[in-house]
Amino acid sequence: MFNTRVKIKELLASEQTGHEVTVMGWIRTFRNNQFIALNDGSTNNNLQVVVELGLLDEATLKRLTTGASIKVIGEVVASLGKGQKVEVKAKTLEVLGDSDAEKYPLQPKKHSLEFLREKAHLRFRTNTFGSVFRLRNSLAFAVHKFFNEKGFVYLNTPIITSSDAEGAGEMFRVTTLPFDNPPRNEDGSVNYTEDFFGKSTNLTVSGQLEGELGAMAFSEIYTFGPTFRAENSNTTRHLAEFWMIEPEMAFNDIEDNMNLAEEFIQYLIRYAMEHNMEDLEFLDARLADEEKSKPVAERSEFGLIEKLKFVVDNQFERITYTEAIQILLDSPAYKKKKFKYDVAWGIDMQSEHERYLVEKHFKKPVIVTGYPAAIKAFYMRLNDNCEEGKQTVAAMDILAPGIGEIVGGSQREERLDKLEKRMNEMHIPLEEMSWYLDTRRFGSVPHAGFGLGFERMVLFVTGMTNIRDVIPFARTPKNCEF
RNA sequence: UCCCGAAUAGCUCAGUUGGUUAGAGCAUCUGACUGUUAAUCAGAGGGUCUCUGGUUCAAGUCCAGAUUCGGGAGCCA
Repeated sequence: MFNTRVKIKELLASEQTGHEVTVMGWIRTFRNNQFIALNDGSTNNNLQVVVELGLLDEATLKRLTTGASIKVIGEVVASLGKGQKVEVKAKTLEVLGDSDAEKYPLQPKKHSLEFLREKAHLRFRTNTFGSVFRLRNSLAFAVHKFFNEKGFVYLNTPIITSSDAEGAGEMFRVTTLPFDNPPRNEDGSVNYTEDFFGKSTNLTVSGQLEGELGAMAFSEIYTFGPTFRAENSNTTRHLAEFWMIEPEMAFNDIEDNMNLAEEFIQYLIRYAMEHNMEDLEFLDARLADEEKSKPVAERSEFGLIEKLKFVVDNQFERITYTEAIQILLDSPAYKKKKFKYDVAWGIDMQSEHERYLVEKHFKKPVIVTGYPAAIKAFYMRLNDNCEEGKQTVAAMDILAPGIGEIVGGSQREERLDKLEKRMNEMHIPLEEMSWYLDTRRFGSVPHAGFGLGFERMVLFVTGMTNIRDVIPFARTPKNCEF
């Protein structure tokens, strides 16, 4: 058997000495012709492998370069040096894979995130990205754990879909037709009946509508999968391909929905703090270092771990849209005309408004409910007893400091007549959505759900500031490497 | 898509009112040293100044366009 190695994380944690081990990993640095800092991705902490003088010939020593992979058998001993408690004194050392130091892009020095983005295939070998992607892994696992513990059914909604009625965003077309010469109808339009699926299809922009079908049978489901938006968005918080978590719960109203979303977010953060404290500490220090280079006024009040603790220990602020607008109108920022966009009941709040509420006014995550119907999707439940001309829906957005909208959700319109009326008003073809309307025709129940952008959650937990740095291989406009 | 900014060595960056042979730190290589922590010390190599066009006796430097990247906005998760 080849793999009898011990993982570096376990070896460093046990602090046991006197026994022989096999370790394998990649060389981070080789100092003094004697000390190898070895990393295997299990932790940011390197294992110091000591190569005593005379153990290796000149030629082998030359092959111990940054990035090279090695297998070492040796004794775990107490370290004489200061940086670590234990180290491995090598008895045999085998180079598994060479790494030409002149060509290997990662140098034993600090690199910019922009540079590493171009070397996305190698950036996992750095401390920052090691921590980020170990955290991403933990958070993904915690997502499943949370819903599993609550008895939700994990439902895989389709990635290729013919449903285009949701209007959540521009879609990527899926076709096998030759794009330079597609079959055409008599009127010149493309004849999709000859396409692979016999109709026009796209990559999904949301699994919600299919998720509702599941909730109408299992009571509570969630999806966790890739989502695609062909928007030409060039920001630090948008991706063309991202992962979204969408729970959908029958017999739940907007209140239950908010409670679940808040509990969910806090659960994920708590899980990360319990299982990845080392990585959080590394990112906390990294962020603190970054902050030092900023002007004092732009520095954040909290460190990363401080921020996470605060979010876990405190309830999210809950306000209605109408209250939010009033807070903005009463704000010094509004009175001093600091906002670029005007504030009035009915507006779709701009990010400057959301940031004011979250970062200046409440200084904590905020859940906003009861948005005007006119600016929200067709499936959101119309609130009863609204003031004349101020029809609202049972929608809720969770706004997080530094990220903005991290969750968007609503109680769904379960009343067939009201839903059909709304769809007609918004020119959504009822015939094509017949399968969706069946949930309201046969045993309709009050239900609710939300969508959480996984990468935005990872951004929040890691303290990274660009969404391209929290997904292994980012897909953004004009960029599809690897 | 819009606004702003940037592009010079492997990386991070200097580069004066346009003027001879474009610099530094780190990395790399060579040598020294050998209980080092991004080791240290000495030396060496390394450049189509993003691309295209223009102005000029002369362009890394000025102008126009393109490309890519970064920050912000919109759209949203």
